Amino acid sequence: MTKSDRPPTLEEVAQRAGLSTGTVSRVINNAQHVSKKARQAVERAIDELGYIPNTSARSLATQRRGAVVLAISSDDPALFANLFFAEVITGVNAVIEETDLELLLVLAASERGRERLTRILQSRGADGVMLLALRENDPLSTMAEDAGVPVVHGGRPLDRTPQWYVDADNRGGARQAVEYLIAQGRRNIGTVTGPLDMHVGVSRYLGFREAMALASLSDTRVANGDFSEGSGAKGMAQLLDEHPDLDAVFVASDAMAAGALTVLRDRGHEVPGEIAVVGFNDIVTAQHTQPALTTVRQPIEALGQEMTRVLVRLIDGERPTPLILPTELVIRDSA
Amino acid sequence: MTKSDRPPTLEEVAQRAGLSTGTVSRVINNAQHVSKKARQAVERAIDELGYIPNTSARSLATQRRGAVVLAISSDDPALFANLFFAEVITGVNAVIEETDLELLLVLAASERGRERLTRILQSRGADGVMLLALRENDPLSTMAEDAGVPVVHGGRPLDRTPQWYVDADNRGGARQAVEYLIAQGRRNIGTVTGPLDMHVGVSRYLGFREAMALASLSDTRVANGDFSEGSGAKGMAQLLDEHPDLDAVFVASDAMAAGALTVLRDRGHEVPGEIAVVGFNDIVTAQHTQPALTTVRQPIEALGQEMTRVLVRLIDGERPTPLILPTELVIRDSA
DNA sequence: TTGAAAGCGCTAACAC
DNA sequence: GTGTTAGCGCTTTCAA
Repeated sequence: MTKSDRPPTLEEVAQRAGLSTGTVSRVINNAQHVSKKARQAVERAIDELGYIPNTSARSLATQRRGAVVLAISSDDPALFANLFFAEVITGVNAVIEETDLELLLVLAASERGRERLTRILQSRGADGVMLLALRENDPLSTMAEDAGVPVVHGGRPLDRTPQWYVDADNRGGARQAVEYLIAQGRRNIGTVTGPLDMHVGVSRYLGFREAMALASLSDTRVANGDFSEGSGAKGMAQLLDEHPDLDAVFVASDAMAAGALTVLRDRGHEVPGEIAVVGFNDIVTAQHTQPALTTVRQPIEALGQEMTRVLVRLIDGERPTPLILPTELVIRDSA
Repeated sequence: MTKSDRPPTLEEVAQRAGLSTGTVSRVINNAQHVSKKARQAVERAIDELGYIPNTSARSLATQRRGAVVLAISSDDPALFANLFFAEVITGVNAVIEETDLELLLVLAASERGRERLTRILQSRGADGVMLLALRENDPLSTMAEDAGVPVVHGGRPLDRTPQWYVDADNRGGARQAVEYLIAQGRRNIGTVTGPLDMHVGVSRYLGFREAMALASLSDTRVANGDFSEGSGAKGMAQLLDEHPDLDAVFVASDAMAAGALTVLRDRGHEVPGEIAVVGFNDIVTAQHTQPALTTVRQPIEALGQEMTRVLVRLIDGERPTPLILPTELVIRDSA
């Protein structure tokens, strides 16, 4: 601890080391053209003084902010209810920790939040942005790109394919789930879809159709949901009413699947004996439903990691490619 | 859109308005001593140019960073599995949105994360910090205070009471839960505690003891857990073995309660008929256990909000008081 | 009420 | 390999 209350400046380090600020700066940013001797002197001064560079000053001088923002644009609290949110952040954080970037979090669901994000990006308050959970025609998507900072999407907006994104293989995962049901001998398979104004909803539905088509089965047993538990219950009831021959159902989210299971139990249908159920996401709850839910696990933490890697590369001026991450079927008791 | 690629500067605004940078700056920070006329001219210039102040430059000049950090220090993934994390952030965000602060997120569980946090605070990279989920003797706690920025704790460390914190009424909640069991006619009540090296674990245990003492009941049916589902199962088994007369159990977390319910089912004990169970936290899963879990709900989002409010006041130079937020018993089927 | 100018702490271009 | 210095964009005295 020095006597001073204010943190030491680079200039003070320079004085202490008996060198110029230029040299000190070079050492800190480990540039070449510094003698071993000078380097050592500077390093000693730095830790004698406990010097830590001032971020604002550096940002001002370099015109890079040293921070990225993770923007979550969702009016859907269910996004949070899943481990989804926390896992993405864990992944993002893991990669961020390897760099010296800071992580800014912006919840951009509200109008206010969107404005804040806009401000931050416009004012070059961040070197890049990761966008999560966009709905159809979300203005955020183009806005971020207009701001001129690199943008990486987690998942894809429905209306356009952004230049850089990382997404789970929703379509493949759905297909895999349905193929599993078929392999178990199910034939009259229905689905409760997610919201069809979201890419993820559509993809999973397409995966269902694909698997059914490949097996030459009818894909007309369909009810629409919105990923919420209630909509799953409603969709299940509808399927049951409209298609009494149903012997299996692919439900596009675990939350909906939980709702579906409740309806099946209430109506006295045995799962999986009579009707098999597969969900999607592998949220914690999936292990605690009755029976435990067979579901498709997404690599959520990996999604966060890869988004961040792509963004970091972008910031470094590279040209990474979009990524699609594989999903995995987790077999439990419900199918 | 101006032709220039780089955002407009304050100086350009000044030129456009035919005024000095000093005046423009005054308008922006709405200081007094600006004529109506000047103010209008500046405002027009600002939105003609689409001017947005540069955060780094402002920080450098004012010596305030305009950002706060939310640091989560936990090696316990269960913290994330609850809605806890997401809800706190939602609360924090709500208050942050009312200010023009930015929110920095730091996961400080790893050594690396801790170092990052230290750097940020030491370098005045943030105007304040909120600390979540500290274990006993967590160095972060004192470190943050040493850095000389305002610190607000979410929950309390065990070893000392920080000057500013916001906590749920864990003790009161536990007492309420146990009193409810007693009111239902239960007498041989046991508890599976949380980790007793955390304030929250101890508080809930004390709440249990308090309620039992007030009713002149024996509080010796105790098993220790660590908030994990597995430890709940183990603790339940232990209680059952050691106290065959058990007729109710207060389990200090829902995750543990889920484990406890599994054991009770496996051993053929009927819940709540034979043994009543109450959990704590009201995580999503609580609605899906068999039977649905009676539990104590914490005001998690409010916790995030209040932490942030306290921090903002601190940054503004006020002296707020610590806060304890009430909990609520949610009665379902397990007790 | 307004203008001028000196920093805030750092980087980077240029000279030596 | 090292020192010097002019900014980066803003705020904030101090004069006028």
